[in-house]
Amino acid sequence: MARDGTATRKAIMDAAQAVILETGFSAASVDSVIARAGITKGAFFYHFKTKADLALALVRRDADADAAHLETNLQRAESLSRDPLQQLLICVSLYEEDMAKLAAPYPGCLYASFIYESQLFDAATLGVVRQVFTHWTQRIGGKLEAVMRLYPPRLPVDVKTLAETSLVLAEGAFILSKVQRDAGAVAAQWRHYRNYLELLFAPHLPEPSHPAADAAVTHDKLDAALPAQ
Amino acid sequence: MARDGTATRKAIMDAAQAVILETGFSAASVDSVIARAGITKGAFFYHFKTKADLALALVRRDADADAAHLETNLQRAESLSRDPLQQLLICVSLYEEDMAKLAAPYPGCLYASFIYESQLFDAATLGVVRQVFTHWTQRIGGKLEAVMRLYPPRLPVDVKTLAETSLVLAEGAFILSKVQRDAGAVAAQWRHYRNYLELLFAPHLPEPSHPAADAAVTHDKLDAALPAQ
DNA sequence: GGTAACAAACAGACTGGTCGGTATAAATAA
DNA sequence: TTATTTATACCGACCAGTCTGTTTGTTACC
Repeated sequence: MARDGTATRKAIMDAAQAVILETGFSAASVDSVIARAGITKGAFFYHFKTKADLALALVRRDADADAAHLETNLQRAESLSRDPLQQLLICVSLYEEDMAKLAAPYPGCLYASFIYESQLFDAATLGVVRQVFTHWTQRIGGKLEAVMRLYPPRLPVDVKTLAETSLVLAEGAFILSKVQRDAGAVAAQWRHYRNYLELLFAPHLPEPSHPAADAAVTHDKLDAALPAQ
Repeated sequence: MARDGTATRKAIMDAAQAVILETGFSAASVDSVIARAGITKGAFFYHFKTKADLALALVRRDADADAAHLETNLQRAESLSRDPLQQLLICVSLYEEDMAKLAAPYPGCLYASFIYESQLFDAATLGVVRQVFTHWTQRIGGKLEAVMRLYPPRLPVDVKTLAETSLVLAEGAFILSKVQRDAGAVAAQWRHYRNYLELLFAPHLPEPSHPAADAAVTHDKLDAALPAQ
């Protein structure tokens, strides 16, 4: 090859990702992307056949990165403990740490951005998003099943949706962090997920020393029944 | 007034909301909106000065509806129990029921849609989104504080982020339901929020009868320490 | 008839995408 | 070593179509 185009290609993708997370895919015009990347239209359409082709490349790159990230954190957790519950809690804490590092450009997720413009994308691009989600859910869900074999949950829970909760909290926290312009929101929600798992499965919990508990329990007995759940 | 335009105005807003949730705001062209609403461009720009004006009207309408919805569910919960914890749990369950009713057009949230195109909107429109979020957080947070005065949490939690978790789960669940094309995902995540609150605050929990607990605890002791949390 | 509610044609800016041409570097040939 | 070919990497003007918004005109109701 004559010159190395990989740097240009990466510059285009980085610029595109930034613009897309600010304005969405439609409003991220090719002109705005090339302006940000500091290249020209010719270079853009040399590297990407169409704008849709760029979308597919972007979502694939993120999918690969996220899968690798998950594997890294899971392996680290597995090397730190032999107990499945501890592994899962550690893994969640690792994500909490990773998210705490995120800074100023309030974090966002390409998957969410694309999903809220889903009619604009072809089946292949949306399929990548679905794959990432199912892969994540199955990976966490597998760990959860190992946990449940050792520790019966304090409340009946569905493994699949409980695994999905981690995804859901992450996606929701990205939105919250953008609304509040506070990158710390993501880490805070991971911590709540860790709490939830601990409360569900940890064999020994501190019985809270509740001062007004008796009164509260009395209330409880006085109250009308809960609506059918 | 000569003719009643409120029906047309509502038709425009309904059509716009539907198109926006499918394609995003940029791609929701005025032409596509008026086609869906069955009217013409003249009618559109009679009712809305600009497209941005429509965005503001839409987000305001949703904000009002959501605030009213929250007030309805809170009041129902307060009428069903005198205990703050029960009120909160009931309120969450009411939302779970409401979300279970949602059907085919996989639910979505205008706030999230707008936030992922935030550069396209003026401060007023984004301000409405922020207001909804802070109002929701404060309303739930207030209840949570009442709960915490009666029931010490089993794990140390931050009231603000715990209140935000409800918002975060809702927003994240919308995304998940769109990815999976399963409207039931939203209700499932509300249920987990209820579980979390119950495990955190409920004075009496079933101590799980864990068969392999001893072995697990032994593992626990063998394991390397958790990374600094 | 006066005004609110709409229709339809139009304008100008911007869109994704094309295309002829250029620059650079490696491979080949003299 | 040097000249020539060849393929990759990139440029920027341009096209057809779409975008929001305007303008002018028509309809329906008090």
